[in-house]
Amino acid sequence: MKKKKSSDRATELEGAAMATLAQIGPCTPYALMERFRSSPSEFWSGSTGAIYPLVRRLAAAGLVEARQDGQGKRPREILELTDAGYTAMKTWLTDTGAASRLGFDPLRTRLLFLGLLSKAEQRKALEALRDALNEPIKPPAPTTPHVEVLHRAWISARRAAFEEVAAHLENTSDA
Amino acid sequence: MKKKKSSDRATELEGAAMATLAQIGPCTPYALMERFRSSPSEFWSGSTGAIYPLVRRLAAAGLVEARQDGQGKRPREILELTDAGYTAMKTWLTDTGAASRLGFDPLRTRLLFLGLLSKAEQRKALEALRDALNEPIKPPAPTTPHVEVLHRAWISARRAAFEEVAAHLENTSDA
DNA sequence: ATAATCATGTAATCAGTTACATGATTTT
DNA sequence: AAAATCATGTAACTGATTACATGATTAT
Repeated sequence: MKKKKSSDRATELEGAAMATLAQIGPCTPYALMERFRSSPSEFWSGSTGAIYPLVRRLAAAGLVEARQDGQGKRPREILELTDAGYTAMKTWLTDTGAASRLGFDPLRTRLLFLGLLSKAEQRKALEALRDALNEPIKPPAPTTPHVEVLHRAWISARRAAFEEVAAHLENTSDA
Repeated sequence: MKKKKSSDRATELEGAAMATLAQIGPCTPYALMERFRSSPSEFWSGSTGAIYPLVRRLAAAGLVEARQDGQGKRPREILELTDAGYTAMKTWLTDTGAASRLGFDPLRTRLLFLGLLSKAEQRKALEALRDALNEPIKPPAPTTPHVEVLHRAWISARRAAFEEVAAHLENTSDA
């Protein structure tokens, strides 16, 4: 009931966790963790050291309810989003300011500095990157059409940005 | 001289810091920090609490040389990339595996869960996002043409991915 | 029976954040 | 003279990481 945190914005992982809970319904922390593990985004490892403390944080803030489901001998915790959690999730989800911020992309970071290489090295690096970016995308798990559309769109957007920058690098007389 | 770290891969911030050093030449930690602060990527805050420890880490690993430049009374440290640092930076820069990994993008994370909203809410959210994404990009600092090309390319790639996903959401009968 | 998977967690560590703290130099 | 900027750092905290540790249940 302590809403100490409800004024603070949810972090990205918290938001994503709450949204996942809303999506798949009540589940164990373990199931939540597996979701993160198999998600196409490789940014979060979905480690126990991240998930279990996260769940406790959300529970302490009254955003999820954790009820013990001790059928049989095995302890098992079922998580469910509370009303406050649903509200917080929606706030997170529709936070346009947060959404429009540029995140972090290792490709972008490197493209920024590619000019440090000699023209020959640049060509080699660009070729290697192109190969890596064109590699067939692994289907990460049983996904929905929507997830696949998003994933494909993102991959091809990155490729497009890459090609634009590559073209610019190629027809620029050396720095 | 201790190369304890040379086998470990450089983190993204370490790589970016070394690359920045290579780009602008010897400078103070403060100048390095200002670079991060004014960079168009908003992922790193470029705080003193990040930069000064980082610099010490790199110095301890023999990747940068920090020489005291006590002209006058004010203590001032000049950082310079060592040969080992240059090599490490190149290794980081041409690490195709790292570069091709998807990073983290708050827009992508949210697009993943937009299906949780009602159709009406979705339309509203998409409109708000579109507005935010179409907002004129602030010129973040005196940049080079290359930085601007990259920035523009990235922004429009994100917009393209967004529109693709938005179109898919719009002509999908509700979930 | 054995192996895989489900399920829970903790400990040490790491790399960042914000806020605090100080003071010199340069510009207005 | 005052304000802005240059310049250095520390402290408390946060939220991740990997590795460790345990044990029940289910599938082969």
